[in-house]
Amino acid sequence: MNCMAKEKKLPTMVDVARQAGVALGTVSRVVNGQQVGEEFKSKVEEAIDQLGYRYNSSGRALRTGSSKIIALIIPNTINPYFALLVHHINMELDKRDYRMLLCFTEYDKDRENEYIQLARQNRVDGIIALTYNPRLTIPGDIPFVTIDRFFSTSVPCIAADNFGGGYIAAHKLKELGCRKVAFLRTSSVITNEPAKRKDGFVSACVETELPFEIMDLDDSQPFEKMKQFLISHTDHGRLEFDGLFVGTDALAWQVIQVLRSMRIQVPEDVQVIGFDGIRMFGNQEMIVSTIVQPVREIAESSVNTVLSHHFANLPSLICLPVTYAYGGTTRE
Amino acid sequence: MNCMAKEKKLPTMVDVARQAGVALGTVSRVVNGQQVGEEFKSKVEEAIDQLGYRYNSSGRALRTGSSKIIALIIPNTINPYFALLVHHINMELDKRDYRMLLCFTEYDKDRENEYIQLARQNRVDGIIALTYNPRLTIPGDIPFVTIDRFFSTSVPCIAADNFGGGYIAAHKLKELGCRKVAFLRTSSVITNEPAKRKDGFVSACVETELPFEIMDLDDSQPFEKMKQFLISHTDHGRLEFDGLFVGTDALAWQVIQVLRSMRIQVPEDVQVIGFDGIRMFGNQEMIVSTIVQPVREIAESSVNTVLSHHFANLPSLICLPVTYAYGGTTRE
DNA sequence: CCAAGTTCATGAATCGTATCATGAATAAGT
DNA sequence: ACTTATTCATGATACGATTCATGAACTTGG
Repeated sequence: MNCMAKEKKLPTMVDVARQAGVALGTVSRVVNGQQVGEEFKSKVEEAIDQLGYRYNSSGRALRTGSSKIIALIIPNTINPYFALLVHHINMELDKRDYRMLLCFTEYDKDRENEYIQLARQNRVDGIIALTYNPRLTIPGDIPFVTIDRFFSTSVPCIAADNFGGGYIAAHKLKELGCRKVAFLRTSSVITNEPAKRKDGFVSACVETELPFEIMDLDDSQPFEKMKQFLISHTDHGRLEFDGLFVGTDALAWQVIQVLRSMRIQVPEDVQVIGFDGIRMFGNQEMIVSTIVQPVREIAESSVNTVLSHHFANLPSLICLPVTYAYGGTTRE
Repeated sequence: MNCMAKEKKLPTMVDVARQAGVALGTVSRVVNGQQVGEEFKSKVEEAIDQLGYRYNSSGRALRTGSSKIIALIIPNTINPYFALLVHHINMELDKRDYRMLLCFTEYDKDRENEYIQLARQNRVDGIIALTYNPRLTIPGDIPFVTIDRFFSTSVPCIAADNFGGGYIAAHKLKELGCRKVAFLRTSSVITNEPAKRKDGFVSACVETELPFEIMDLDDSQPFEKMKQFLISHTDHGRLEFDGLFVGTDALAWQVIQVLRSMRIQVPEDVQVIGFDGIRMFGNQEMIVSTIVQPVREIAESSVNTVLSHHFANLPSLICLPVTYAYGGTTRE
């Protein structure tokens, strides 16, 4: 019945001041931890927890011009890599008493730009963006940080060591005894920073004299094209490759499904290494052998950077180290 | 260098009014779609997109007392069920021009209560909570909706048809030829609404004369206990059960790992049905055969309910239908 | 042609907070 | 003791939007 007594207004600073018998400004200084005389301070503090006062974010934001909100623009939260990123970024912001305005683009370019306007409307103190739009309109008046995408030296980019990841993967495959390998990647890994995964991979293959092939699935039907590629490189049920490096764990997962359906054993017939470091349900084990992105560090670094006040002289590309992790799709 | 020109202030309503040569109030009425004369309206609209004006959320929130924000309190975004919920709730809110204040509790009771205070501080228009704290302090002055947890008739609860899910699972196992089955569940499924999964399961087992056992892993070491249970019910490498219903897909996934390590084949030796309906990377296929929660509908219903203005006379428990889905861990 | 009614732009007041200029009171220096 | 510094509470003001009372312009009816 009367489950909602919406009329009961929350106490304001004026209420606290009246209750404590002090001036409005004094309450404000106590709340913000500024210099206040002892007796006044304790009077105010008493009134505060007597009334259960908490400052009104809207009022403060309006006055200070700072909303204490950071926008995070990201495709979705379905991919566990994104989910983990959202989690850690929110945790980092929380520590610093910031909130997160979460915007899901679903890879839609119009949405990306629309959300930047929305962020501006909410007077956010900064934007962290993980987008796949090469022509993003970056606002000049809000601190802007990207993850995995480099736009210009004036927009800091936080990324994993993509080159190193590819390099480690190829070395690992060689070390595990592979004689001929391939690198498969979809569009998101073909451009910008993640493209370096290929460079590192190629570099290590050349260095170790490991024969390799590159397959770009930059297509409207990447799944079908991947299937075609695997089938066309199979002879009498034997795959031409005994090692595969795949651009993302998501794709690696699909590759493995297809291989299994082709009666090709993983890791016995072919060893597979993915990229991202996805764990099921946050368990210890990876779902595939993989190059692990340092998600917590990426989150921390993004937050530190976007909140940095010396925004002008920051490195424009922060590159964080990756590691290899066993996940059952390689030997050992 | 000059990458951040923080000085360039965003245009305000006053700027628009001056530019259009009209009064402040007129601009406001245009922005809010109220009755305004044609010539005035077009003058204002022209000024708006000439200046790129967007209303300031803080200002509006302060004046109207409504922040257009809903708090979502949830353990994390690591579990794909939660991740999907976050995704759909955000989408639903977005449609209605609301934002989401996301709070991760990590199953910590103190955090749950702290976040309710935070929500109040941000003057949110409502709270949607998925918590596992039986003693939650529910605020009386903010619309409050729970997912999966029933507190009282004055707090609306949105939940899947847990009883039906258990019932369907048992029937399915019977139908698939099982002779003896068991239900395994961890603490989160033992209390409140999700406890009905057991009731439905038992009910169907009795009805179809299917022998069954219930195993509660309400323990500090649920994983170890689960392992013990499976081992102690194995005789000469043969599991006593040929069908398992598991409280969540997360647990089912672990159960299957353990079974495989015991050289028990799934689904040949034992068929496993989980609960939640988790898909890897949003793919079509489930990761295990499962009872699928109607996540989108739960999200939609939660949002509709929390935003409902006739909050007083709402049903206190909204129960949404579940379905069975094949995921490779059952026959057929 | 005038009274009464209707439409609609105007400008001031207000929401809750932070900050600035003011002045009172105390401390320090000669 | 008198001047100069220093500390610190006060109360008014501004941030940007919405809303209310006001009155001007216009319409309608007799």
